Amino acid sequence: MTSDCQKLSSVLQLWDKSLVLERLRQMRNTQTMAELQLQSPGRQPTIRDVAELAGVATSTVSRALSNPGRVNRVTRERIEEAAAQLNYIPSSQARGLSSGRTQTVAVLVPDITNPFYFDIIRGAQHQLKAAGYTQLLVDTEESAEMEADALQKMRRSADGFILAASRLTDAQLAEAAAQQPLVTINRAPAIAPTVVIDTPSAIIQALEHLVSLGHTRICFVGGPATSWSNAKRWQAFQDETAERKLTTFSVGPFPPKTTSGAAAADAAVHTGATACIVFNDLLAIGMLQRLRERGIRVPEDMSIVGCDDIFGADFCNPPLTTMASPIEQAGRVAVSMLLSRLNPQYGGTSRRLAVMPTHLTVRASTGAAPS
Amino acid sequence: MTSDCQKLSSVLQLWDKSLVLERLRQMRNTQTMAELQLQSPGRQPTIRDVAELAGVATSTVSRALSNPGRVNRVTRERIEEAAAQLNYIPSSQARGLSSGRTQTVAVLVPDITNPFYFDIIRGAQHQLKAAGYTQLLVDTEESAEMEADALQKMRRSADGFILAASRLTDAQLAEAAAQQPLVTINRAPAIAPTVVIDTPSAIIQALEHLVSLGHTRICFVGGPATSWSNAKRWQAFQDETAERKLTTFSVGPFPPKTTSGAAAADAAVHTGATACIVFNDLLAIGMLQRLRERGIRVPEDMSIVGCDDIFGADFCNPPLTTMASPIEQAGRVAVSMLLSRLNPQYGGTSRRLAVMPTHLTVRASTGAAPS
DNA sequence: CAATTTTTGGCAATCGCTTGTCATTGCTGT
DNA sequence: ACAGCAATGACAAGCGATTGCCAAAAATTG
Repeated sequence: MTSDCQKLSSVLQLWDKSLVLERLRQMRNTQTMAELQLQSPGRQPTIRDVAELAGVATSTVSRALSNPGRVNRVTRERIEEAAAQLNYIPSSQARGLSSGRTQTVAVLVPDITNPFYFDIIRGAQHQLKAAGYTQLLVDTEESAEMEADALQKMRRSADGFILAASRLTDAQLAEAAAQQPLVTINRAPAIAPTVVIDTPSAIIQALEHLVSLGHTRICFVGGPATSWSNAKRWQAFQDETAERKLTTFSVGPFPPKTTSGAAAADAAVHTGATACIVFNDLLAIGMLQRLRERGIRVPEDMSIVGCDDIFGADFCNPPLTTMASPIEQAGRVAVSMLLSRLNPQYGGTSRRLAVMPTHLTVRASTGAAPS
Repeated sequence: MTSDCQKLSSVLQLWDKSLVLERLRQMRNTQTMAELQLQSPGRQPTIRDVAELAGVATSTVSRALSNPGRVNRVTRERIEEAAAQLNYIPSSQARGLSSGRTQTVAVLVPDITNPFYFDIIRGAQHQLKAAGYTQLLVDTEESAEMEADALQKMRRSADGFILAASRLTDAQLAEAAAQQPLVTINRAPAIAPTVVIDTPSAIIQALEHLVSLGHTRICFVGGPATSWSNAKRWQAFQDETAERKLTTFSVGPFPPKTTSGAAAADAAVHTGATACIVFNDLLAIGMLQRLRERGIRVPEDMSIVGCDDIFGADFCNPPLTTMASPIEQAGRVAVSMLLSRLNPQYGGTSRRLAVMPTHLTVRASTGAAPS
């Protein structure tokens, strides 16, 4: 290593100078690097260690690592080698402090244990990782307050936000959107850039499917009142059923969990409907369980259509007819939209709206209407 | 607001001073705060803005907010009010830079879409949040390499790590544990502090259950070869079946996904066993689907016992007999163990090992052995 | 009321990195 | 061989907090 350095120094004629500097540093600290490392083995190498080892200034190291084009290839390679040798990782804190960016995006979901969000999380994670960002996952527990709180508290620690199925009011959302870059998933596009999963059009497919099976009395089982998707689905349901002159009912709102399925099932049965379109699969699966308990056969006595095609929809009993959508892709697209806003220089079409297609996946929970 | 300030100033007689300071600042910047905010609306208030508004030094603000005991109550309240008024949130970056801690813990899981980890993630999230920490979620995609990589890359950005079902070798793990504080879940306790879910004892319960139903030919369906839990379960299975003089088989390893269930089911059927103990529920549910396709009835022709009692185990068809454990609690305990290491001053028993109890939950996938 | 102890709060250095400014180097063309 | 230019790298000033040290103020005591 010494011979390497000397070789370098003869080329660069900086050896004396850096020797002197090093000497000074040592005197200031009254301890050598080795001693330092010895006394605190956990000490992380800094950009200065790299600069010293490579025989250049710290600014050169910085530029070599974060703006490779601006530095001589040979020098850059030398620096990279030094960095590798020291196992150097830049401190994201320090980097963020001076650059003003954290290279971090917060993803807020209402319920981390709801399988619907897994794929969003995973999709977002993939895309973020590819862009060198870190994902901060926050479970807002279906609470608008926690969501607003997280948005405030993390203002400084995230460059942007992905709000999946936000529970905020339009006003709150608009305020948040004004303060920091954010992209919503399944939320009115007017307020902020958004990725919408086109379940309304799937509702139409579902109704067509049910009608073709002879159903005329159909019940909408509603999800959370603060959910924009729920409102949209309900709207589509109303519009479409009115056009077809069907007899409709609605029950709810219910929390989107399997445990709410029992109440939802009982309420739906009580309406006298022969088919249900359910806010989401979680609720639908819960209903399936309750109906089975009560001896109501699915689909012979009652048809059920869920929404989202989550993990479990294919192996529940009976397997659930549901409206499937490319959820992971929605997560990816949301991140792309956010990143193109965060780094406009990389261009990318800054769309304000992306619509994900959906389709009906027919399984065994729907059948001919009871005669 | 002006009147508020004047009231304060008359009490504290600092008004003139802060006026002067403010004036100086303005001259330096040749722009007022208002102008500044106008030209960059996203600008975040800093500790200096708070100090100025409260008429104290930045160090006082810092102490007032992070070490309330060391500052006069009146002053502190004034500072707090100023902070609230400006909607001030300290920059975690800057804070981290000087304090050397990020108040962040990274949680590494092999597969974010595996429901087993949901509860771990949620448990960890809860506990971390309560302690004022932020969770960084990383999906290592069942890859030891990605895991090691994340461990390296995030060395600087996380104060500690939770490794759920680590795929690292013992040597890699030991090296990582030497470099940074970490707690493992379901991993040999010798290397690092760990939370173990006591599935081996559940295996015994499961075998008892199967034997009492008349099964004598039992197959172990194995999970990933690099999984420590798989090894432990296999070990327990061998020990216990040897003692009971049962005829045993084993198939695998299989990736722990429902999609591997088909291969696993076929292999298990081929052995001629009448009951299977399966590495985890994901695999077991996949097997259930395949057996149904092949017309092999569960439990009449073949009994299946899963492991973990994940989301879905209760509503698959037939509902799965499985070994249940308090997974969310495991996540919480892991975080507690990590935090007590990170902040020894708050004491807390620094255990190196926590064992989570498990029990067999009997559902419809097990029944009497075919005669 | 003076002397002493205890609080309280200001100054300035520091954390590790980025980035604007400017001097130096090496290369081109003539 | 030299002026002119581009490319490169050194220097130093921040970024926004924390914290040790010390002075000033307040509270306590004799």
